Amino acid sequence: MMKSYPYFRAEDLLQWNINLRLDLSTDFKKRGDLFLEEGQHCDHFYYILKGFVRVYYLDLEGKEITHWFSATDSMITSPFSFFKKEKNILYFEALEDTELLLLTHNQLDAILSQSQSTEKAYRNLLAEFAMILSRRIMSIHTETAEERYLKLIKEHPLLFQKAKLTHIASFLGITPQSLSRIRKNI
Amino acid sequence: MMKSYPYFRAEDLLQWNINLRLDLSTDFKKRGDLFLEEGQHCDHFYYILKGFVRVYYLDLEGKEITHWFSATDSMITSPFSFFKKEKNILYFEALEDTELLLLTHNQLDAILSQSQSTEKAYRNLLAEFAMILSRRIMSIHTETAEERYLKLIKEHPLLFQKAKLTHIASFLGITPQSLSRIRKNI
DNA sequence: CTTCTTTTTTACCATAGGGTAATTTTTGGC
DNA sequence: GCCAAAAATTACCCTATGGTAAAAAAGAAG
Repeated sequence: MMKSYPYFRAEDLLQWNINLRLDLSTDFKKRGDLFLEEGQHCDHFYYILKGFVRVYYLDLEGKEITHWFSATDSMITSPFSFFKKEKNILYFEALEDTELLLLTHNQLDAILSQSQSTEKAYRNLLAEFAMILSRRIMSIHTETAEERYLKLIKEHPLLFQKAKLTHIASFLGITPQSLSRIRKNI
Repeated sequence: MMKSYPYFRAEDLLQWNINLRLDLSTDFKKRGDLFLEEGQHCDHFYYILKGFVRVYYLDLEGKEITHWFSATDSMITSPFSFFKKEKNILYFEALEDTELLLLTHNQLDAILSQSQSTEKAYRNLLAEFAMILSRRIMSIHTETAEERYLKLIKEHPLLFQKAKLTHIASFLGITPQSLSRIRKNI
């Protein structure tokens, strides 16, 4: 999370954009903008050229649960919607001014079928993503909320400058009150 | 989990094995056999031709935490070890007699670079895996242990014939005692 | 600077699930 | 079928975290 995938680089994408005449579009979002909402089909794989994005969804009571944070040079999409055409449940919110490169399914396919190195980078990105999610499940199953919080501060200190504690609490799977209590005890 | 990935098929692998003279090896495991242990480097991507496998690791107190179950026609590996050469922490245990097809990194690469359709299936497998993990994190963050248990029974009833309740408890992130209490209340 | 809104903290009680230990049930080997 | 070992259940008390509500602090807008 919040990690750049060093092998899937903006410059390569932009090069392929020219070579293959893909006509990739870019988009700018202001801090606070939502650029994907529940029910909207997610037509793009987004490359974050610059910025910071929070991915969240709503639980049954309508509370926002932060699922993910994505920073400059990482990629996001709503996998259920983008890959499987299922109903999208994710919201994408720019937590700071954000510059995006948009790839449609066809454009992504075009790049991946043209460039073996990009294709490998993409596979690497998917595998890396799965490993991060695996680690997160392991962390939930073996560590207390306090341990997960301390690890998050250590590994992603910048996150705390960009996201609200409420966002971080739900990302950690606890309430803001619990996070506050944990912070007090340190 | 416990899901076959319909696009990555044994027959295709076996065909490529012949066409590319890969010399893929197979292996048979008896019920109860461990075929990967912590500290052993995981040299293979395993295709389960037939059988049922539990993937687990040990927490700090040495308790087994079930991370995953894999059934016939699915694939498993220890991603940290296989992809990133990090120390392996996973154990693979055959919960019933199991027949495996073993792919080394080179063999996998050979297949993926020769066959565009297999390569797409592989990408699909990785994406699918990430989606299942995402769903699992969402489930942990929005549902009680009881709800997760009921969902598991509903979606994977066969699992309960093959795995012990202890395995299922740690897979759900609770103790066997809690699982027992939950089962009693239903 | 002041006011309004949002975020964070605090406090208090409630509860889901954990830890220990003992008991019962099931399983597997002979 | 009998016995030992493993698995599952039960019971007890304990703790981390949740829920509600209110107060305090921080941030945004005029």
